[in-house]
Amino acid sequence: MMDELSASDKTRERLVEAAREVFAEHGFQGATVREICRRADANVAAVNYHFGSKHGLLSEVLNFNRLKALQSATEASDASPEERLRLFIKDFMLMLLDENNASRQCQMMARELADPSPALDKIVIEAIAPLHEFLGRLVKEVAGRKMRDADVRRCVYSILGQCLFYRNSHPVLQRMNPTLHYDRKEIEAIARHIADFSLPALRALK
Amino acid sequence: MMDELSASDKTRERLVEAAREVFAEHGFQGATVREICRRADANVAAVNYHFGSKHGLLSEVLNFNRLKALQSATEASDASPEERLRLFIKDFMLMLLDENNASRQCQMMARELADPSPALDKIVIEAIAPLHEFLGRLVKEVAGRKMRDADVRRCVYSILGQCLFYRNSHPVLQRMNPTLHYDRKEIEAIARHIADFSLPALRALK
DNA sequence: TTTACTTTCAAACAAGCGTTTGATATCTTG
DNA sequence: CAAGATATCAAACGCTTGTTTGAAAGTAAA
Repeated sequence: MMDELSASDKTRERLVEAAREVFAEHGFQGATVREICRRADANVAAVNYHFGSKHGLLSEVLNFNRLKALQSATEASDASPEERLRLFIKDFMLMLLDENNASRQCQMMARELADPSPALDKIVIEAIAPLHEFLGRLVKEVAGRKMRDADVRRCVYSILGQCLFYRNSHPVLQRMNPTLHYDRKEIEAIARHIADFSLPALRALK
Repeated sequence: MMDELSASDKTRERLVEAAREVFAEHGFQGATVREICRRADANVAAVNYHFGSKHGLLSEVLNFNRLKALQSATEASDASPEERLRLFIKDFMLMLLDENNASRQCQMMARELADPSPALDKIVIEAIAPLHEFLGRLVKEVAGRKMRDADVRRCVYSILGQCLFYRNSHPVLQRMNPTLHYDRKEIEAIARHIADFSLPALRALK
């Protein structure tokens, strides 16, 4: 009947949003319920009331709609395989490096990799495995010939590894180059580099 | 006069060795002093007595001799640039993925990247920055022509990103392929793939 | 053996953690 | 409005953390 959120729903929303921030910044272990509640302007007990536990909040926070949408968009395109790979890498990097974005799932995923929490299983099944399969199909299309599964997998790793490096190693890159800043132009240049680096390798397979 | 270690020195040694293990497994934040002392068969107070604090123990544990030795060995070789890059990637991956190795620094470095502790500055200055410079020189040699600094840097990132992916994403890869195991043959195959993937990209620059 | 110094130890400390509680406030509904 | 369900709150709980303490044990030299 009512489109507006109840007071309770608003608190839930604020908690989820704050949790996204804090989990992304400090990881699951490093994040504290108190910090999340402080940012959400809620009581310490709110997390347990609305989500049962800190873990419950985590799995509420995890959703991969944007990542899935990105794959669908790429698959729907009728561009050449090479162009689709370029497009995917660009959008993926924009998602990964967007600094003040609404979807911080990727930062959280990156954190999970380094320090898996019980939520990692869900992440792998729902987001990462499909992503790998999607990229595997794309790689095979670009290569344009039969490939051994292990080789397809390794090419996927090579592409993903390049992309994730910029996120995983951000603290280090920042220290080596303090003026480092990812604006849209920079991100697109990075994406272009990764595509330019990867495509010759895939073409060499032919 | 005496070559043997005093009782105190032995305790120090055991603490350092245990700390390497625990820091590598759980990261700095996740590791607990009690766990380290338990594995070292020492009292909880031992860490603070011998190293002042948990952070003191961390910086005692960090040394990068093996990583440095690896760079020197590569630079001393008189093989072709391409061969030297292949060699470096192989040795680097052997170091990264060696499962029961004595040098767990790399695991710790990988953890630092995801969740920087105050020791990260030391790691960057002493190990990572020199590594990037070393790889930058190698990339320029392989490319064999003038390159813009930004492009050199990105190629270094592409190579390192591929290598580090196998370590950083290990928990995920393990979940997607439970039988995954890095023996020497597998590691060498991975290294070969990374070189085969990267060299066409670098040659394409010519 | 006595003396001075170093190292170990069990115990405790203060602080922070996730979570629970029971009272209070705020809504919703009859 | 009144009654019942729902949401918020300050406070506390039980536990773990890194660190400190002061006594006990060990070591080395005179």
